Amino acid sequence: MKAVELEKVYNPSDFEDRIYKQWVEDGNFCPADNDGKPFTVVMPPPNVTGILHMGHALNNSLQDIIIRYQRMTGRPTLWVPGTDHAGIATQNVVERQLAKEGLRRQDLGREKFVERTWAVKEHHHSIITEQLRKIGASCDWQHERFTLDEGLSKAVREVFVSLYERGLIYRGMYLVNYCPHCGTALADDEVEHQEDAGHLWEVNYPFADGSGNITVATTRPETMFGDVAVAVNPDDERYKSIVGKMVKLPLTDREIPIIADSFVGIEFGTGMVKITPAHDPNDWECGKRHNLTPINILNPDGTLNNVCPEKFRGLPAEEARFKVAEELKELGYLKSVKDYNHEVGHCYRCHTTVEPYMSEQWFVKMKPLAEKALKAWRDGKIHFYPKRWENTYSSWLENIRDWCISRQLWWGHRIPVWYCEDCGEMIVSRTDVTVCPKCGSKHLKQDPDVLDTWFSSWLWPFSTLGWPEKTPDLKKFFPTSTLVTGYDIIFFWVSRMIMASLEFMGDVPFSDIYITGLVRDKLGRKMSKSLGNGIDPLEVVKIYGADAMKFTLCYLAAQGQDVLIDMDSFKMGSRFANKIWNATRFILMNLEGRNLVDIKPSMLTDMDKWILHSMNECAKKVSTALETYRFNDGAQAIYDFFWNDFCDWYVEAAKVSLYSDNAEEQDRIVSILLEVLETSMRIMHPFLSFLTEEIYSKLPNACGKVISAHFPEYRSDYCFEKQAALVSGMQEIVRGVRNAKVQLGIDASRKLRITVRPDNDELTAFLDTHIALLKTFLNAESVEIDALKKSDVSSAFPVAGQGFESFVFVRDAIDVDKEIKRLEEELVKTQGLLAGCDKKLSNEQFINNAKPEAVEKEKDKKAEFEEKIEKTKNHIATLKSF
RNA sequence: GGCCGUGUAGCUCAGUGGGAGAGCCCCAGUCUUACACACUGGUUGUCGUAGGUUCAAAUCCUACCGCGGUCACCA
Repeated sequence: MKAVELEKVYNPSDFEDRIYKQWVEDGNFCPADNDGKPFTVVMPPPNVTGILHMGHALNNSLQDIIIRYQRMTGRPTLWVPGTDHAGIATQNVVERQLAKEGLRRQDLGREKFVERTWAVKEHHHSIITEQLRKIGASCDWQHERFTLDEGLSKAVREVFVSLYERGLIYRGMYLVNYCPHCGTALADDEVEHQEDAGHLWEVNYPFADGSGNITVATTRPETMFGDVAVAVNPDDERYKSIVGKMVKLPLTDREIPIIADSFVGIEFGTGMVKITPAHDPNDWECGKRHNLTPINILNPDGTLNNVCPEKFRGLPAEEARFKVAEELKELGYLKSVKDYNHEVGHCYRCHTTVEPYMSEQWFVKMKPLAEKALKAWRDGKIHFYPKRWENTYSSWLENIRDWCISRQLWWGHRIPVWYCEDCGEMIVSRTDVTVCPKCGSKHLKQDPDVLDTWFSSWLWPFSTLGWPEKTPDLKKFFPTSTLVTGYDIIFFWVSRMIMASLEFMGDVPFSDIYITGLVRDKLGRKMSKSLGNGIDPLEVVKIYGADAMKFTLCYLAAQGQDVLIDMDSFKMGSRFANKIWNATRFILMNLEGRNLVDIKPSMLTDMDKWILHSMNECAKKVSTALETYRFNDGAQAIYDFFWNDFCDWYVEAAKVSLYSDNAEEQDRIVSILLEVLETSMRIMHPFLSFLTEEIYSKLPNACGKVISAHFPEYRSDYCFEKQAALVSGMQEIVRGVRNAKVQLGIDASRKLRITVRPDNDELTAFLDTHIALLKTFLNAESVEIDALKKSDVSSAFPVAGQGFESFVFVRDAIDVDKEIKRLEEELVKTQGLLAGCDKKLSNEQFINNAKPEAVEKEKDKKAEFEEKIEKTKNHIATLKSF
């Protein structure tokens, strides 16, 4: 056989792009056409507002690992990629662009604006998909979807109309969260609360009959123009007598009543609250209880409207606040003002302070949907990894409120509702309406609002598969298997997908939800543009390669824990990839002139059996790890196996055979090396996809591509526990002697005579057949196995270990005092451990209560320590006699 | 304030009831014909604090402290 050349240096950029292209061309990402149980993952669609960051890289790396593993088990495996139109966020991006040109969206008009937004979408979309290709995501591009695609839009309409028909969607005038900057209503969970420094003003409201005044406390004096009452607690003795009286509202000519409502806290402030139903949720509820008509004082842009005195009109609320307070002060109504920190809602997209704002909006009645979602969870149909997120999920569903789904935006799914301008009829329809069904008028106007982005995202697991059509894809790949996402969108997205699926598909959208941690910098801070501490995934790919990135992230991603990284972190994956590359190069170099032979059980040495055993265990660990979402365990298993066992011990051992004169032995060892290498590529492919594919193409014993090869299943004929124990015994001998040489200050290159005295027959037999190997590992002049303890070792330096003793013959005078000291320290330590054992074993409670295995183990330990103490004592004596 | 997470080697973290681990860092040595992105050997710990359960606790329970997250608020 001719040797296969591998480039001397591992350079991922040489082959990653080429291999990705080939995978796509060969249709390797398309689901296999067989009757196996399908495995489906829908990618959380990135927003087309920007490009992918490290969090996306982590998320998609983990999905890719699962997908590749499942694909290799032979199941029809589908990973659906796609992007989200991200209503508010994308519209904001475009509006910012316009602002730079001195334009507002109104200047363009709806049609032109939407056109321009599509261009932004196309731009980011092409970058995002290119990024996914660069990191090696093995998603099926033929199934790529966008939330504004025709099919998905159809699904949105179907869901809207169906829910309306089922009485689960309604329209009405309510107090909603309103972002003056984005100019739209928001859902409750789109509001982020943060503590802001504010003030608490105490304002005097005079009685209408002139009999003095009362004092209310407020953080927002400007809303007083919307006051319709002042409330006190009915149990507040101080104020019982004044309930029902009228007070004069300062700065206006209105009079408002004093009412009693139990929501007012007696202790807080003055115990009196001004009631402004149109601008505060509590007041809204209170107003409804008392049949008070709300007064709206704001324009949609957050400025004060015509209801307010002229001098305040047009001022932004915050500005008006201080002007009003100033005016109150001048007129003697302001009693006091003090600093006060309080929680204020902010828009999750632009961080502007959100105003409670009265307006007509569309809502989804959530309780009936939430109950189904809770039941599905209670019935064990969905599982979160880590499990703790189930609390978050259930407590949110238990306290769910109706979902405001209308947005006063232009970018998104237009609400499928038309109003007849002649008869006022409202038509909710799956198809566009041009004629009023009631009066026949053609003067119809579609609702100008669009739907919340999440109203399309929550259909993602089935809308991407063709719903509402009954497509073969839908039949085959729904419900999907696993969802991998971040905890920040459990409310927005995960729970809503579950609700929508149960409602429209009658089943959960996925059974497993893996919640990833956050990617942070080494200081534990979130990566963000403003901090400038982000790491660009493409930069990592450029420097270290996609495999190094994926492997490193996976290795660091303990279940659901945050991942702290910097650019250097990826060296880890890079070093490992380099190691694999070089090990391969070494093996391929040794193929020159060799003939591959079939591997038969009869030709396996104990060393061979050991490495096959270790590899077999590794495959099992990886399978288990990936099936239970223990990604780091899987990464660690392949790292330990390939580097520590295969490279450090087996390949080193194989050199004895490779450099021998025995052609038959050389053929045999090369064949086994290749066998292990080929299988290792299959085990490692989910984690190091490009590298393993590149190597696989060079292996003479591999056929096809590793991406479509079978993941190694556990083989009982590769289970060699006994050999594993023997090799570990040998490793201990080797480490002991190597250590002794260093301790004694002996030059590593110096070859010495070594005698080994194993304590048991099996180890003796093993070592007898591996003398040449021991010589190599120990770099010894000669190795003698002296089980019968006949050799004279009185002049040799002793090394103690479990199950053996070794003796290193050193003729030179050596400084043994240091070694004696070390041994004595070790003796004390071992004696301490033995004392611990004795204490346990003499404890009746332990003997009676502990598991029998634990007692047995303790006895074994005791014997072991006793043996070690005995040996160490002997060795100290020997050294002292030098 | 409720709920959740977290506190283990200098750093980043694994480890869910029986002799404290990995990677990086550090120290000493080696360019040994795959790899110096390597090899060999070594050092490093009141497992946050205090109690409790148990024959046995880094691991389970309680309280407290530190850090982080999240939900909800009384103007």
